[in-house]
Amino acid sequence: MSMSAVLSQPRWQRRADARPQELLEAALTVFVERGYAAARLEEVASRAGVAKATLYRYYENKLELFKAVVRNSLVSGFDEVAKAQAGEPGGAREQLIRLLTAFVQRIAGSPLSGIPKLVIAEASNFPEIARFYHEEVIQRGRAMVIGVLRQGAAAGEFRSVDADYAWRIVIAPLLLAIIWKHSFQAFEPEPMDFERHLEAHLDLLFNGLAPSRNEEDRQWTRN
Amino acid sequence: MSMSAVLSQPRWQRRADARPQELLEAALTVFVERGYAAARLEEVASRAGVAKATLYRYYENKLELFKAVVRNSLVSGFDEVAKAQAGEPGGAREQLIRLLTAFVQRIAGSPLSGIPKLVIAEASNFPEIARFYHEEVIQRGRAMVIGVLRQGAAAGEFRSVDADYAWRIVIAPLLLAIIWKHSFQAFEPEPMDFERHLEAHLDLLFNGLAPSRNEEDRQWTRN
DNA sequence: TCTATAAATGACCGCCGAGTCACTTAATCT
DNA sequence: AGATTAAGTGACTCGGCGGTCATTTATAGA
Repeated sequence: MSMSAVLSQPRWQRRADARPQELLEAALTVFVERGYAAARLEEVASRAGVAKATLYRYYENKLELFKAVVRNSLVSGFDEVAKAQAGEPGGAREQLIRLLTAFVQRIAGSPLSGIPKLVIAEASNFPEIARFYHEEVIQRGRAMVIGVLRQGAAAGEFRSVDADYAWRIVIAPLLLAIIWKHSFQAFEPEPMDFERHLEAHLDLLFNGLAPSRNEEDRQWTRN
Repeated sequence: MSMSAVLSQPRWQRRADARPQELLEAALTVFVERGYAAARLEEVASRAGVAKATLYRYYENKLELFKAVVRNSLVSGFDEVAKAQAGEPGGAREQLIRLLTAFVQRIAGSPLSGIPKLVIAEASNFPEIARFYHEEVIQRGRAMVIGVLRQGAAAGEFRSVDADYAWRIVIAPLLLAIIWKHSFQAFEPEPMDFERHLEAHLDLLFNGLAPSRNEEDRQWTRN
């Protein structure tokens, strides 16, 4: 009786349709936690509830798995932010605030933040990954920020700056937030407050961009 | 004749005083080229003209070797800059310009820039490395920047800002320059101009920090 | 010249993880 | 039910590297 109950449970199931996605999700976790070189495919497989050899039925090798993970998680997330941005117009200041806030909330504050950090970490060892990230993500972010800067300058809302270099200055604190979270947070007395970090950045940024220094313009505000 | 000439050359020499420094220099190169985990001590030793076991006479293990490398290069460099900084007083603006320029010239433009990138890359796998770097390097940088910000605010030279968070904003573009160089430079049509990058940063930064917006203050200058 | 010593070494160990393969077995088809 | 297929697996190989140790040897000093 109890014997038959035990035997009625198969040792494993065939789920060829669900395996790839489950493996990708497990792989994302492990890659983000350990980095590329230190990620063990044994761990990826076990987190997906599968043996290591099974993983090799779906992905040719470690590098192909990694590429699949990056392609699967990176592009969709970034496009969502870009699409939401296009839907809500407004002044250049509001656009920039919305853009940076969205980034902080959707990426810096989520496990997805592991991706940029991971790409940076492994870029020199795996140039094709860096190239992909540069083409698909960085170029898009660059275009968006430069667009807002030029638009603001044309409207007289911003001072005219060296946009080809300034866009990286605008992005830099966001990247730093990600890096801090993943690399140094554990060693600080209190965790970094992303909200406050972003406010400090916007405060510096807008007071630098503002063409006039009337008292009413001094404080940046969301509305 | 030729035989005795060969035999007269000892198989190796005892150079206990010179070994440590030579090993550190070789180690810096290998760590920067390969990253921490992928750096092979065999290669470090051979570059220093020595066997692997010899390396272990001078450094307890891989981690201690790495710490010694960082102390010997980055930490000592920071202390030098700090000392030079104290020697040349001036306004807070000049101090900050000198500080950031020194960083760009001494680190971003040298192989030393590989160290911060390496630490970021491997922090999660080797927390001891991150902790060490945070204590020995980041704390020094933090203190220097916050010091200048507060001094400038006290002298009325800077606007009063949230220094506990603003210091990271000041540092962020420097970190980004390093990351760019090591991760994405190869995929851009032309290499990033650190000088121009720093100018864009300082332009944004000082116009954000300046308490007044008179025409003469608008342009930041080195003198 | 001889000796003491510590600098230097080659060979080795143990562990780890990517990738492989012969085999098992769940599910499907007839 | 029996045969077929392909999903899944455990056990294995192979190469690499951090770290150790017994031994060799350069060299300073008596």
